[in-house]
Amino acid sequence: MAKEKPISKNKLPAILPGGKKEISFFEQVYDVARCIPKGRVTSYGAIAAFLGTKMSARMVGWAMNGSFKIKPKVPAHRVVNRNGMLSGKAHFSPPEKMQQLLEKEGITIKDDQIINFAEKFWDPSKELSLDQ
DNA sequence: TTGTTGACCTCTT
DNA sequence: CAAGAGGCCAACA
Repeated sequence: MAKEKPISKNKLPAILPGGKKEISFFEQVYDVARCIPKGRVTSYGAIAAFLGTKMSARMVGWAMNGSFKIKPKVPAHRVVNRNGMLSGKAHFSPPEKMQQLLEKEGITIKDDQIINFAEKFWDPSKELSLDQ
């Protein structure tokens, strides 16, 4: 009973069947990512830290990998690494889509790096409330 | 089934 | 100051 069943067969890493209140690490990542305001960006570590552990930053990126097949679509393009660099750009289709989306939102990017990253940075632990 | 990889981050040497 | 290794959780072979 206390054993979750992997839904890898359905290609759904985190989206559990309706009625499931147990939020997985992935779902939390998707939830936070969807809360990212337009024109803002965040980092994997920030989301990971918001979830509790900063070391799970890798999982955040991994979760983003499935953000394309989940609904609603997760703005993975607004999530970058700690350096403000579009590390996951290569995983977009096309890769330049990520930069274009960010630029369209008013974010300046140079050399796959976000300019004024500190200003565009959006901290979930500050903007987002744990009560919600 | 176990082992390795992965859009990362932080600490230690 | 720079480079290397460790660590998290989940999916894939």
